[in-house]
Amino acid sequence: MALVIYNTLTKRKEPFKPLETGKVGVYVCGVTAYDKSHLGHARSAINFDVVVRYLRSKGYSVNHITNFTDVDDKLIARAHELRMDPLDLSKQMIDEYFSVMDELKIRRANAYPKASETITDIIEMVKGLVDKGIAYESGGSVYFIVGKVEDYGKLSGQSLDQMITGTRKEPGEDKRDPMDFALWKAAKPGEISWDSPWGRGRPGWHIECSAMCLKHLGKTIDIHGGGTDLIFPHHENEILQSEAYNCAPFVKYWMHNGMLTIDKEKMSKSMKNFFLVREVLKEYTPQTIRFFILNASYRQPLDYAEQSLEDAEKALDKLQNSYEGLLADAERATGDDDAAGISEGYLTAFEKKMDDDFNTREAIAVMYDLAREANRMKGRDRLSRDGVKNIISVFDKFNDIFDVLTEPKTTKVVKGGIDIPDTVETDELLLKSSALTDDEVDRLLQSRAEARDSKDFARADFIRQELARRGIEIQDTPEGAVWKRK
RNA sequence: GCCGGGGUGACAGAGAGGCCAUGUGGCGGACUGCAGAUCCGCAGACAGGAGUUCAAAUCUCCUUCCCGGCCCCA
Repeated sequence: MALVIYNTLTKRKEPFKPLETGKVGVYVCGVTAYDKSHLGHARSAINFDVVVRYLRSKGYSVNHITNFTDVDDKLIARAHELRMDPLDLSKQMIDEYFSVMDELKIRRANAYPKASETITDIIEMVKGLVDKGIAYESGGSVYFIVGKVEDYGKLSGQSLDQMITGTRKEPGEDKRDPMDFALWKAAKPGEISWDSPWGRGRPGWHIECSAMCLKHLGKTIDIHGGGTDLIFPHHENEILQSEAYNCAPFVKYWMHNGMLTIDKEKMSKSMKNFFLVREVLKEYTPQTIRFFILNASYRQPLDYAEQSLEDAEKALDKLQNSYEGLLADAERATGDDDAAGISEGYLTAFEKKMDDDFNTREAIAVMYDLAREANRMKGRDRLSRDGVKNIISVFDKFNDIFDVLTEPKTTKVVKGGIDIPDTVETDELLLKSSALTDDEVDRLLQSRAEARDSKDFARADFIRQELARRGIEIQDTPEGAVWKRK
């Protein structure tokens, strides 16, 4: 089995072969830290989290770098509005970013370089480009000469001629050609700036990624990721700068995640149609959000709707139930099938789907098949303890990458009709206002079982209802009532 | 205008030449005091039109509609 990755550069799925055997350098464009993250940012983070986790599960040593843009027009403007130091604002937003992304179980990257901390490397690179004659200084700014590149537009398919004729460009500050873009911007009065050979100034947007890639991952990197909205011009320009400076191919595999949309329109700050991750987390669990994102192809747009999250919640429950059922059976199954072949088969099927350009949707479909198979065997008491454990190990492998299943809070089975509980005491328990202990729940359930045995269903239902009010969910099974805390 | 990506059953969303997607929902059945969970079965689809092929949701062409990018953006 071999992993294939869809490469935006070639518009094809290609077998994945890192430059250096066993090692993978991954750079994913991060956010501009001027505001709180919305669900679109979370989508990108979750998608690439899974990419990195899967690569690691295949034994690759992954060096994952994600940047923060903390020097930028919008950020400066926002800081000015709030009368804050721009770096304090970005610091605050970065803390906020980590806070929500940690909740979403995003594994931390190996490093999170910031533009403000990469200035020396950026200046070095800009200087190099000027020396090579592919960039020029003008009015304290430095611009990249797009016209000097002969294979322009290899990532986005844009052609220079088209763009020149197709778009009218502002004459531009000090640009010689409207197509040229800024590597270094001269500081305006009062703006955050650094000393450079061209006077006080700050980096342009695209150059930071080029500098960071070189610094952390080398001249050529294996995987560069980001949203499809960054393909042009951001990633196109990164290619120009890096390849001109390094004289080496910049990126082997370009991966782009599709946009999160609302009513088919891109979620974005400027459209004001966004949902903050923090807000969504109040309504749905991290697992539900991850499942919603991963239950779709990372390359396509995905439409956000309350209903979709509700659906994801329900759909995920099915896997969670199956998983919990297996965990509960791990020490008490009595069948004789060790399910070795079945487990192996599903694991292989799962990996095969993931190997196909991280097809999480199909991988989930495999898990549903496994869940049904497991439920069926369990229902007929066919599985041995090893069998249960073998199947659990497939779920665990899946969960190492998807991180959507949780350990059940408590799952207990209470056999009914053994002891005659003291009814008075039971009623007291039902009136108790504080949380019930496990023992108390057990006692209530025994009382309920007693009531059921004597066909006093009104009382049985009353107890169930009272438990539900306290967040305890029960299910009757042939072995007795199973309960857990919600 | 140019460059991309799409239009799949009630809904969400895979698949990319022949084989079952999957989940929710619907219908029928099993289990059950009820509920829930679970299992078995059923119905229902590939925007429209031409073409290639023994075979097309999947390839080609045309039409049409939608979305993204071309200032910032995951």
